[in-house]
Amino acid sequence: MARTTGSDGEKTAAAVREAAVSLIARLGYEAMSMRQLAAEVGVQAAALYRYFPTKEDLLFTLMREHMEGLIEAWGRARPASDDAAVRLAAYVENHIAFHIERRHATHVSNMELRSLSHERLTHILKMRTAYEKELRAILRDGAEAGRFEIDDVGLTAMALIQMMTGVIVWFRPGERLSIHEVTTTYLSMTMRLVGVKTDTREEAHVHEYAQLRA
Amino acid sequence: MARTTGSDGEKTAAAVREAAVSLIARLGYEAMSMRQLAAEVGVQAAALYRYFPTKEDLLFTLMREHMEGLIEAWGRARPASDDAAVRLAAYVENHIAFHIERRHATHVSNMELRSLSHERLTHILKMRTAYEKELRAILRDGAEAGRFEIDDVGLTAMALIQMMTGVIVWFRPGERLSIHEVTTTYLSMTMRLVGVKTDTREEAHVHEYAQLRA
DNA sequence: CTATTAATAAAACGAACGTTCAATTAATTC
DNA sequence: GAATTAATTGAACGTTCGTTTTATTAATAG
Repeated sequence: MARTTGSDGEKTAAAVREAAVSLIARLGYEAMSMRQLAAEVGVQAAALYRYFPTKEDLLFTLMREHMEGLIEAWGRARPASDDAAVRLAAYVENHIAFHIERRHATHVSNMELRSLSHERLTHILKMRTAYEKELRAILRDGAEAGRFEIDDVGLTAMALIQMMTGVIVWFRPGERLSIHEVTTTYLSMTMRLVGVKTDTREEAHVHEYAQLRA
Repeated sequence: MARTTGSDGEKTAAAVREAAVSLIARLGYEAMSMRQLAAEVGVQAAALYRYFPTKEDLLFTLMREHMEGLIEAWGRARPASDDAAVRLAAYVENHIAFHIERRHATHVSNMELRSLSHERLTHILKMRTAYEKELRAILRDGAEAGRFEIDDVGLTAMALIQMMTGVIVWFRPGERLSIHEVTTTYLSMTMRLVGVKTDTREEAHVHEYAQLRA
């Protein structure tokens, strides 16, 4: 046999990406074989090489697209407000929503970095740094404006990122808590963590904003 | 050749553990070959099987010992105080100190769980759960005693664990911050996160305690 | 000094790996 | 409907993997 009836390059490519994210998240990149991936897609291993020249190219593509998606999502969610608390709330909500929606892809992007070549690792890390820089800017602005109480902006940013991204480790849709409940709780933990000043006029807006997006 | 001059089973076994932790942390369990590990130890691959019957046995042993060490360390560090804030401070300090001291082993224990058999995975997860349960108990006590302000004990515990363990991802000894500075900052972030009540008599003790251990 | 045990080397096993290549068939174009 | 292009198969390549077996040497015990 050769070309199969109804075969379509675009559909196969999409199926490969989807199956790869799921398999790598479950087994790990090194543990997943190209034959396993091919079987999941319903195709022979050789067919995969029509879409991705090497296994590492496949991994890199998945990671790059995930990071691009994250940065793009934040670009759309970023509010114009000059109140750091409003921007922080939006950052937290976008981050949690994005990562919960793409648990598998996040797992891959976070856990398989060591399987990239030095060059490609650098590329992915640059994207990640750019994204995290946005959070540091928010925290710095808030601290300078007296809106937050922060000891160390860099440390606080890392702590918040780890805390938020960690949601994907234990969160399972349809269990005890809804995405909305998780987000609300994480939002309030975040605000306490950065020592946001309460009882001011602006504070009401943050809560309004949170309610609005709920 | 066969047995080499000066060879010693105990020393070799220890060297294998140490090299394995380092190699698995750097390359990943699946990516590390037994031949690579043997070369690092300065021995042939077959010699490894005198100490660990399979590659997975080796991984499991490393993880189990790491978790045992963590639980044991907390057993020694756990204060008798019935003030939840004091106990929380001790938990945070012990957790960060332990994980920074064993960055590689922590990496292995957190990242390579999927390479364990179901049975062994369960065993490790039970140990982990037991350890995390201690934190939840502290948070619950503090919340019930009105010492903390917590929305959801389970969520807060996970958030704190992720935040604290995340230190190993970016912390490098000898860089901008010392272990002590990191711990101090994380301690204050933790206390704010759980909404600890300030300006009480007990609060002074927490700070005293932190200073004492610095 | 001899017998025994501990620790290793050397070689080999079958299986699985990522990848390539040639052949083959489906879809599309003219 | 013939020619071309797109998509895939099936088989094979060389390499590496975890592991086993056997032989060999160092250390130890009697």
